[in-house]
Amino acid sequence: MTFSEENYLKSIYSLQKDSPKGVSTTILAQYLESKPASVTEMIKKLDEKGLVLYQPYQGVLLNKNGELVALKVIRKHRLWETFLAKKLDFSWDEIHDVAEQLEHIKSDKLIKELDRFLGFPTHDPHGDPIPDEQGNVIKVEKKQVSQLVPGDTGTCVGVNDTSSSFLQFLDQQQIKLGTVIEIMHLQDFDKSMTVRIDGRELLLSQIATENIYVKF
Amino acid sequence: MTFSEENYLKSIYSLQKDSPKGVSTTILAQYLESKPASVTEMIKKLDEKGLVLYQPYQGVLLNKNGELVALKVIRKHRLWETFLAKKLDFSWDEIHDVAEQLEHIKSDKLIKELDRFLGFPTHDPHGDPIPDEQGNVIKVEKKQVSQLVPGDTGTCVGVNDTSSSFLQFLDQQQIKLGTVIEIMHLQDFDKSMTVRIDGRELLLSQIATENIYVKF
DNA sequence: AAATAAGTTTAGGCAAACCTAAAAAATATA
DNA sequence: TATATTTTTTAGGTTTGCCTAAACTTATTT
Repeated sequence: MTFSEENYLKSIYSLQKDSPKGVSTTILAQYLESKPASVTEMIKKLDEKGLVLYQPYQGVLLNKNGELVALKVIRKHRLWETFLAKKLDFSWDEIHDVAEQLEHIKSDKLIKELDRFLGFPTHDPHGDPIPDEQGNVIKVEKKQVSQLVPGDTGTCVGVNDTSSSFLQFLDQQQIKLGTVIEIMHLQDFDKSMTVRIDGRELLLSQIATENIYVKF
Repeated sequence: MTFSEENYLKSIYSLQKDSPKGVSTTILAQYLESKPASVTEMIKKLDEKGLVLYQPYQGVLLNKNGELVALKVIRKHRLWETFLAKKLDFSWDEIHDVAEQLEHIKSDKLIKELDRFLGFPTHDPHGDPIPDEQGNVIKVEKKQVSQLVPGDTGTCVGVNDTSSSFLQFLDQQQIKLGTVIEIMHLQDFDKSMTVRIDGRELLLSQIATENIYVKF
């Protein structure tokens, strides 16, 4: 299993939730910052290896095998993220690039010991659940802030966009996991929201409210 | 800088101590489990990049630039080894393969924070000094056990062979860093030595005594 | 239903890093 | 010194993963 193959499987895993009939080569290429032609090549290879279901022109989906591999990579990624945040004082936005590299290290012992060393965490620093060794994932009940209405209150449990610009924005606004967000007002014309956080009032754009998850 | 380039520089660094006039392509190929022809290609590339001095048929040596890069890789390798041994309970022989992968992770912040997290260690679990950020290495006064004579006593500060079979042997014999070794007797015909360790008497072959370093 | 647009695949190339086999240079030996 | 041996390099090939441009499907308009 090469780095590149692992990245493809991980990406398909993320994207197939929104495209349950098949992830298109264009979408996948965009996500991987690659080109559709390159994607076609790779998914043909993954199909031959028995990791994905691929029908020409119909997109690609993981099969059981591929999903298991993807979940193992995701497990490693999230354990490393936890390590970086909890032990090495990385901030939200600095974590991702390094975890992206660390997730490809091959050693069962390493990941088992890291898990133990971190105290068997169930969620990573972005609030996403860490799959167990068998690939089981805990489902979290969560809503986008944009789905709340004035008067509602939620506790931040994760984000969708993990780009460093968005995470930096959250850092600046002191929004992190566990932060309580109360909806004050919905601006009708642009769907922006006035919210209260730790007593401060704050305006969040629609883009922002769609990318913050809360439980309630 | 690719993984492969980093491995070449690191290998040349190790080998040029024993071949100060130039490391031959055959030696380097052997060390890297590769072929002389592949080595020639790569060192030509490293020469063009200004990292090594290469004279056809005369072998290769690092220049200042290449040495600095090599030392940075070695620094990362040894810090990761320390992490695996001290935090993840890896045994002597399990460490190497994983550190070999981790040393190529690219992130200045990562290595700085790891160093801090480990308490700025000066030596790795094999007793080798960890270069600092500027590439300075502490020289250690050390002798092979084979150089001692009956009556001498030394404290284990490192090993030469880092193959897992040798490290497993040391684990079995409970020889580790700091272990005090007293020479009892030298067997003349095969240069094996009877030594005392923690009260136990033990026979070490010449191969073994040449691969254990002690300070005295 | 035909024409156009959008998305996908195929074809042909490129760079990195490896390989084997043949040629060339350096070294050792008679 | 001439010959044989060993070492090194060159030449040509392979695989992986990427690319662009052209050909082909599928979807959308008119």
